[in-house]
Amino acid sequence: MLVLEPCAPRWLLNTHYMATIYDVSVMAGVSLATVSRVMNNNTKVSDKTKQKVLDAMKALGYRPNTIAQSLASNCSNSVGVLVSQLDGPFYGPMMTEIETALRTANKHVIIAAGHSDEKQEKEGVEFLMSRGCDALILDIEAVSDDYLIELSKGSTPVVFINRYIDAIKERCVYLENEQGGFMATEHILSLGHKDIAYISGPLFKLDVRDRLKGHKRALQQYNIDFDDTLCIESDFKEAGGCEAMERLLSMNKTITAVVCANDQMASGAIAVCLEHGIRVPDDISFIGYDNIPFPQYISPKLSTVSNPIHEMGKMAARWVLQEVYNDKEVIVESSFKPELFIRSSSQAISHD
Amino acid sequence: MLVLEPCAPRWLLNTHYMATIYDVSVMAGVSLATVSRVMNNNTKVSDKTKQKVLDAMKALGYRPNTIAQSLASNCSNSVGVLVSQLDGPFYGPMMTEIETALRTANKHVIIAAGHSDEKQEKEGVEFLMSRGCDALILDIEAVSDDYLIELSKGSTPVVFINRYIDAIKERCVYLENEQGGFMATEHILSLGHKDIAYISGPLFKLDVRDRLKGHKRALQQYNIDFDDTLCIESDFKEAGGCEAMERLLSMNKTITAVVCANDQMASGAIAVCLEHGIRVPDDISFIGYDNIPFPQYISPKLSTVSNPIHEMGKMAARWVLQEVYNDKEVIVESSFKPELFIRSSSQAISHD
DNA sequence: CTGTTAGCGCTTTCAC
DNA sequence: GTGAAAGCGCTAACAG
Repeated sequence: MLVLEPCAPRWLLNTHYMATIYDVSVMAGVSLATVSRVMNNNTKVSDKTKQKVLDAMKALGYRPNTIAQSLASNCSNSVGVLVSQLDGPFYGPMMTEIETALRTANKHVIIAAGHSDEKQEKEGVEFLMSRGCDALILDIEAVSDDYLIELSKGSTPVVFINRYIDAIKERCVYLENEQGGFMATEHILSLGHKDIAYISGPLFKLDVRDRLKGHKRALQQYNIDFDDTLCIESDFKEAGGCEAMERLLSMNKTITAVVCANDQMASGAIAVCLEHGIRVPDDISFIGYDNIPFPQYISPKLSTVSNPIHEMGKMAARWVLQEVYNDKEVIVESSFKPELFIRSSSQAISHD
Repeated sequence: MLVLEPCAPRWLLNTHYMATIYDVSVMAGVSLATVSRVMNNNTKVSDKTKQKVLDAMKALGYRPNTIAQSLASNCSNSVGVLVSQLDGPFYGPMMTEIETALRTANKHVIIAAGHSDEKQEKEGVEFLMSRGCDALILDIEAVSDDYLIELSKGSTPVVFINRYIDAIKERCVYLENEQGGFMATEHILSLGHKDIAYISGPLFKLDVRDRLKGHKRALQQYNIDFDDTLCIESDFKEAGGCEAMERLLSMNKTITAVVCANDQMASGAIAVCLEHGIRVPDDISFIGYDNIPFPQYISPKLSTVSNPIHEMGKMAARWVLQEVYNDKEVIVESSFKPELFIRSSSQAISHD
């Protein structure tokens, strides 16, 4: 654990000498402290002195050594991001926003993946902490609420994406999944459907249970019984959606609409229907969840409910900027509302 | 540029005191140097002493301060990864491999995005260098070959993904795009198609030109003239594919197959056809490029040519491990061969 | 406004 | 084998 790999001493490869604050101070004829001051411009330095220093910096091609800055200031200017998966349609858009927000503030982001596994998620946290991150942005699901509550008492500020824990709600950036689940099913119901199947994600995840809860609430509101046999737990992936749809089809029950807990499973399920000669949406209507880009460009275009994961990434980054780096300008919102996108995979039930 | 934001002193928030090497040395009754030695186990330390140190470390919950290690050793144990886009179907899988390979070796990855813009790409490089990265992995496209050649002469080792530059080919990890382009079109031609359209990516990119070159070579081999009007330059995105297909359709020319320079455009193009009532592959066959996951799960399943971007990410990480961190165990390969995946979007031409 | 000085936590000669 | 001591490059009191 503590053993380090050998590592090529960089100076061996160095072709350019890296000027230090000392070189600058000598060239400018001032003290080290003054050079430091103009870099950090937190104390007043006379314009003349400042200019001398700036000139010397330019002449020497001076670049501050961020490692030394970190050690001296006890602030690494880095924030760790730990997510479940680095691939898939979510991480990218979220990361884009985080990176942009943070780099603008001259912070850098260190990443790690938890692979939805408790041990790996904890290791990821440890890893990022030992790397001296000033703050952590976590989008993980396998660790317990208690672990995260404990974590947030530690010295490193932490913010959570896609997770709501009441005891630390001020650190949570999340989507109102129950409401989204309700909206999706409500849309289907408003179209006159009554025989509705549901393809769920892994039920150990809170967001999955919330979406399902919303689904049931909508059903109830339309006085339709929830049919447990028509509810399949799957894995959020395309192939899982295929499988689930095959099972649904093999039951030989009447189904006029399928509500899916995410777009990937919906896409798989639709593909299966089309292969079976079942028309979408003429025979079966579909609605997904998440509004990922891809299914907007297949035929039929997938109706869905939005999951503004990129916005949530941006918010988490802002939270860090505000809480850790004392940036006053940012506005932080924690709760996000889903939005319905009606496209062509869902239509009013036909009575032939 | 040199100005830093203010930053919360971490000790203000500290609830737990962080043990240092000094505390360990006192507790173990040895010197600082000895503690350092057992951490790095590069010098012999007697088993008894080592055990005392290890015990003290455990008792104190000691974690090395990586920042201090970096400053003292002039090695940050971090590698910078600069890519064009953080979102999209490529970055994720590539990143997964890089992160896994590097974290196993206890290195961390710092990321940045270049957004296919020369200025931003250069800034990204600067940013990562100033962050003290031991090495850089670059998957960028807007900067010139000369810039990269110059860069690779610098003190920070650099490796390039998805780019072939002859002068520095030992630092390039790339796909044989011409060959892939050839294979895609060859497959279509072998199916008897003669009226073939081509939807290309942005021609300023080398890989795009190579794919097109392969396309033309295949055509030539089958003695079919390349019809320039049937070749549309697009943007590698789904919507771009839609647009290109609309244009193709509006020409009212006979087209029995469309070769697309990537899967995203192919998906968009197929969706357009289906909306127009054109059957795929019965009326028009399609083949894509890249073999991204999603189009494998839509109907019809997309035939394509593989782009093992994740493998290339892994290789780049290994290159770094080998060249920078002196890891001898790894094997580095630089050139990757595309593979044909025949699915259901392409079929033999029908003569009715 | 500017200089002096003491660290930040760790690595690494150089002696013993 | 082990310890003493000199930095790594920078920040941040404290004086003046």
